[in-house]
Amino acid sequence: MNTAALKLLYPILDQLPPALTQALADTAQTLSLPSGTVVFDELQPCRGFPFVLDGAIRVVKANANGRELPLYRVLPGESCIITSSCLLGHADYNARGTTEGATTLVLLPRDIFDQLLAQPAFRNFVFALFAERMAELMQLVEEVAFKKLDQRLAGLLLGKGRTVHATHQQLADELGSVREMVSRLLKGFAEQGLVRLGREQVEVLDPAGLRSVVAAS
Amino acid sequence: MNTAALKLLYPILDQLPPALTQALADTAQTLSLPSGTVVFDELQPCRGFPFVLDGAIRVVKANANGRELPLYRVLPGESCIITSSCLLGHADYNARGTTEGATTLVLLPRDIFDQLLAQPAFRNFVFALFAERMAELMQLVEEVAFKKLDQRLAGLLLGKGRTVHATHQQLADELGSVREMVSRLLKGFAEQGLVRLGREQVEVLDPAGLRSVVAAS
DNA sequence: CTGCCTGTGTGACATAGGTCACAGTCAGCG
DNA sequence: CGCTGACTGTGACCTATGTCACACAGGCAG
Repeated sequence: MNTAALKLLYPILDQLPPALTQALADTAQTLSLPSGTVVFDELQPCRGFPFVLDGAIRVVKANANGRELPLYRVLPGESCIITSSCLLGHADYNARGTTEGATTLVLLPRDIFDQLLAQPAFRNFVFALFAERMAELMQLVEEVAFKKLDQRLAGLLLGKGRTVHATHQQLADELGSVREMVSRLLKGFAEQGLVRLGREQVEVLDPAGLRSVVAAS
Repeated sequence: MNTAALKLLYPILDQLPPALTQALADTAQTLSLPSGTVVFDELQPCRGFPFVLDGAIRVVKANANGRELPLYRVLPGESCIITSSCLLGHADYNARGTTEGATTLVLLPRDIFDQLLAQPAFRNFVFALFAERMAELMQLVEEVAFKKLDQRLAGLLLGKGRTVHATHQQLADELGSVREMVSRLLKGFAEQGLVRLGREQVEVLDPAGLRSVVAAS
């Protein structure tokens, strides 16, 4: 396969010994997947390590009723820590990963991944993300355990710029909740003058007000 | 300081170059803390890396009302991943750590920790725990987001052997809930013949029954 | 023995959030 | 132009959980 595009997004791969680069080029396969494809799922064994070239992988915890709670996303140039964790611990996946938008990824077999991990540069790359995501996960635990939905929704809106283009359903999916709740809460925000609502769109009018909702309510 | 006890619990420290071992011995300080001492707290900068010799560190997320949700514990011989994460990312703590029982720990200054991390053996030690805790955290996210309290309580009891010695308050603390709820749920379990209740004690009569509560309810 | 402190039992109540059902509304397409 | 399907609004209702208040029990200290 052609490793040029890969190395552009994952420059650490340029720092590997030639033998490994070759092994990678020989064994990795490129996949082009449509939006919504399940890349891996709970209880599945981990078959390889994905480098994302284009699109994204959305990693979620799902419950029985089909509701999903997003844990994090793997963007181009990033590593998938849950996969790293599974490969390291020889354990099965404990979450689901689906493509978000048409996605191209390079799948690295696990034995090559193991060899890459022996390289300090690559290891640093993987573990830097590890540390960051760990903090995000703690944050998530706090949110779902202690925060009310309006606080979480306000926080979500604040993280998406001045005007948010999304359906209520999509916002609900981000929160692991349901559309009706989001509609109601948004209406409440609108009545307080915090946002203006439009079809598939939420315009943030009062960021400070939303922040105070996040802080306590 | 005397590194003998330390190396017994953390054998990786025996694989370090002598210069580092010396630096460690010179700079690390031993602390003996009573039960309940706050070792670190949210928003604090991270001052060093703790090796636990005796006792334990209980790491929790706390909300405003004083309710706490345990994330994990650091036992003797283990590493504290939140500290690792903070030191790696040069970020502040995002959880609280308190001693559980009288606890002895060796505090390693951050610059020595950085040097230790350059050692493959030590790095492996830290990141193996990282991977494991990551999986546990995902599990926790799933539990607090989707599971009902009776399922979580049943799971907790199952993880503690045939007879559990704890007050309802302590069980509630493990779940990030309140005593009344635990009392009520336990009463329910007792009425179904799943457990027998006593003062500061819960005897598991029907593990299979409890498991079925965990699975669905 | 008495009284107190800790742990437990329990009812009344408030609230958040999810479920169901259905009615509007809007945009694009045939 | 009118239909259709996606998006949104909304009320009625249910359940899980938390809060408050207080009663009861048993062991230990004085």
